Amino acid sequence: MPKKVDHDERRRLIADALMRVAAEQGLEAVSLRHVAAAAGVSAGMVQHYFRTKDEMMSFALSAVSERSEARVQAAVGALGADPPPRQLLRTMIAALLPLDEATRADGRVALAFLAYTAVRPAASAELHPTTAEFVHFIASQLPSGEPHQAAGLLALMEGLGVYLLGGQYEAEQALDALDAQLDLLFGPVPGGRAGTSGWEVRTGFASGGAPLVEVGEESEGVERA
Amino acid sequence: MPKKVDHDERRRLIADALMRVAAEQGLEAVSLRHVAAAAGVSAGMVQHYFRTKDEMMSFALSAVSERSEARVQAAVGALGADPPPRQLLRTMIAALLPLDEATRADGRVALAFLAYTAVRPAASAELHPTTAEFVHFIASQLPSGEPHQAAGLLALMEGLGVYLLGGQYEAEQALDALDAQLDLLFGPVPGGRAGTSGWEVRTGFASGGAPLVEVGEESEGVERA
DNA sequence: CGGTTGGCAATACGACTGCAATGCGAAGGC
DNA sequence: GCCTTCGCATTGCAGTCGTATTGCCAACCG
Repeated sequence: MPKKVDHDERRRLIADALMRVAAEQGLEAVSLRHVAAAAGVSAGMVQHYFRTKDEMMSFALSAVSERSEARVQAAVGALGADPPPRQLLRTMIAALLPLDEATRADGRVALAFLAYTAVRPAASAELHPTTAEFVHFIASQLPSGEPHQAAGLLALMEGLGVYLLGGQYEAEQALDALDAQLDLLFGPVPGGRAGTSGWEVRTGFASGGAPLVEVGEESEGVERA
Repeated sequence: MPKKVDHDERRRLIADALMRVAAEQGLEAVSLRHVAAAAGVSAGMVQHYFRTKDEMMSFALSAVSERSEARVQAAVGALGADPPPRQLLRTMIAALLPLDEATRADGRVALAFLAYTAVRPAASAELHPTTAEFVHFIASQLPSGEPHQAAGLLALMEGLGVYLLGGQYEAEQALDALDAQLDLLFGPVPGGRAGTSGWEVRTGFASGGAPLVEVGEESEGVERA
C-alpha cells in the first residue's frame, strides 16, 4: 500500500467538521462541500472516505453517541468506587445535560439528529437499545426500584436538555429541578442544594433568545398534519 | 377588488400541507414546490401567499403552537369547572403528549421545528414566553407550590414526548411514568393507576423502530463540535 | 365598455446539491 | 525500474433549490 493514513482518524476529522457545521447552522446546512470546507479539506476527500452522504451522516450520528457515552464514563470514573446511588445518578445525568456552551453545541447536533432520525428510522438501526438498559439501571439505583420512576427521571433529564437548549431554563434552574426530583425519589437531604431560594422563572426572551412556545408544545399534536 | 378569497384560509391550507410534508419526510424536504404539490396547488400560488420561504415557515410554526394550545383548552374544557389539581395537570399534560399516531405526526413536526429554531432564533421571536407561565401555573397547582418541582414536571412531559416520538416508550409506559410522578408530587392515591404491575422495558428495537441511542444522548455533549 | 386590480400560473435564473468519472502524484512490491 | 494501488483533487452532470419576473384571466369600478 502506498501512503499511510489512519482511515478512521480521517473519518473522525470529517465528522467533527460536520458537527461543527450542524451545531452552527443546522443539519440542513450539512453538505459535502460545506463539511469539506469546514474540515479544511477538498470535497473529493470527503467523498473518498464516505461514498455517500448517508454514510457520512450515520457515522457522525454514532460518533455523537460515542462521545456522550465517553463523557458519562469520565464523569462516573472521577467518582471513585461504589458512590452512593443518588450521587451516581446525579453525576451521570449532569454529564448528559448541555450545561455550558461547549456541550450546548453538541446538544444542538444531537437534537438535530433526533429530528433527522425521527423521519429516517433506518439511519440509526445500528445503535443499541441504550434507553431500555438505562431505565433498568436507574431503577436499580432507586430506593423504590420502580421502573416507572426511573423512566420518569430519564424523561425529566431529556426534557431538561431540551429546555436548556431552547434557552427556557438556565443551567442552575435545570440542576435545581434535577435535585428537587432526586429529593422526591430519595427523600430530602439536609445538606443538599435543594433549597427553594432564588428561583425565578425567566421572562422577557425578547433579546434574541430561543423560542419558548414550540418547546412548550414540542410534543403536542396538531390533529392530522 | 376582483376575486374574493379568504387570504388567511389559503395560508392555513398551505401550512397544513407543509406540516404533512414535514411529518412524513422531515423539514429538510419542505420546499415551495413540494408543499405546493402536497397542497394540490401551483408553486406560484404558494409564492403568492408567502413572499418568502421563511415567512411560510414562521406561519407554520405559529400554526403548530396554536393548534396545541387549542388541544389543551379542549381537553381542559371537557373537565368541568374547578377540577382537582392533579386531574387538571394530568389532563393538560396528556393532551400535549403524542400518544396516538395522529398526534405523533404533529409531534414530529414540532420536534423538527424545535431543532430548526435552535439554529434560527429569529424565526420564533413572535412567540410568547409560554413556558415560564406554564411553570408558574403548574407550581400553583402543586401541593408544595415548589417551582423546582413544577419545572421538573414540565421537563418530564417534554422528555416523555421525545421518547414517545422516538419509539422508546409506548403510550402506556409514558402515562405510567406520568402517574408515578404525580404520585410523588401529590402523594399516592389508592384508586390510582399507579401500580407497578406489567411494566417491562421494551427491548429489541430492530424492527425498524426509531433510534434509541441518540435519544439517550439527545442532550449530551461532544466536547467542541 | 374599457380599465384597473387581485389571483394565480409559468418561466427564467443563478446558486447549490449529491454523485460519478477522471486524472495525477506518490509510495511500496516485484 | 516499472507498475500497481492508494490518496486525493478536479470536473462534469442532472437535478432541486429560492426567488424575481412576466403574463393571462376573472372580476369589479367607472
